[in-house]
Amino acid sequence: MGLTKTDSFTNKQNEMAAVMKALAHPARIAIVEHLLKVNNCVCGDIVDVLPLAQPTVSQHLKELKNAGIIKGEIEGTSICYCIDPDNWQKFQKTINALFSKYNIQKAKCC
Amino acid sequence: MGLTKTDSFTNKQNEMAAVMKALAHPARIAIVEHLLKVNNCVCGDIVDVLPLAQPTVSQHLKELKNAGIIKGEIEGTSICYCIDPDNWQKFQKTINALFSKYNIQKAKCC
DNA sequence: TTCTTTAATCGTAATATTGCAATGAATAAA
DNA sequence: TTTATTCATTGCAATATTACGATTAAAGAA
Repeated sequence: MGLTKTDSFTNKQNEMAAVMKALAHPARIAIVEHLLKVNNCVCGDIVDVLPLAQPTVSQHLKELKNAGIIKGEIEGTSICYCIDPDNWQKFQKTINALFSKYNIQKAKCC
Repeated sequence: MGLTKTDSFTNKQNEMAAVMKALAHPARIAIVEHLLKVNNCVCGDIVDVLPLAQPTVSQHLKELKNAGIIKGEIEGTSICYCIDPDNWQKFQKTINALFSKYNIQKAKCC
């Protein structure tokens, strides 16, 4: 069906999956990495850095924005994108909470 | 096109995206959480825990296995799945490397 | 052997994603 | 005003994902 049964899972599980999904594409990883590297806000030259057409990049930016990972502000004729500080730290904690649940001592695997 | 231009990105970016993609579904998050909770290996009762039909769960397990997140061993008539210890720690480091790149002091956002 | 159990695979339908050319909206420059 | 510039949106084609019924394969029990 191509339609996820979100109703059947908890909010946390759906939120976690949503963040992962937003980062589940090399172009979006590349965008985030670039924004992290430039550190202060950067405008639409993200398009120049990526090997994709402008509409495609715009689409990826939209998905990252919808997920709350980045935010953008109008600056004259161009738009300034940057990592959303609060959400970035929140997501880091969420993901770390999952990964750190692993107890390598107790976990006697097959 | 629905076809990701993987060639245009680095191996690291593609690998990172692949791990994220494997966890980009609430059912797969739920599977991982369950395996983390049970700690030692657990067999096909994952199907009982999830609100999905057996073939669907099997499909999700396959994707997690392909991504290297879990591994399975035949145990009589049933199969025992568990988190892959080495990869789990590797993925944690990879993701942490991305998230910790953020310098909240330097990052003067819009 | 036959029957049961467990889980993968096949086949299919519905929906989502990816990518881009073309277009549109908004501001700046001439 | 007209013309660029910058970026979002639209519309479309190609491919991927999600879900499940039906079937299959493998191992154990009867």
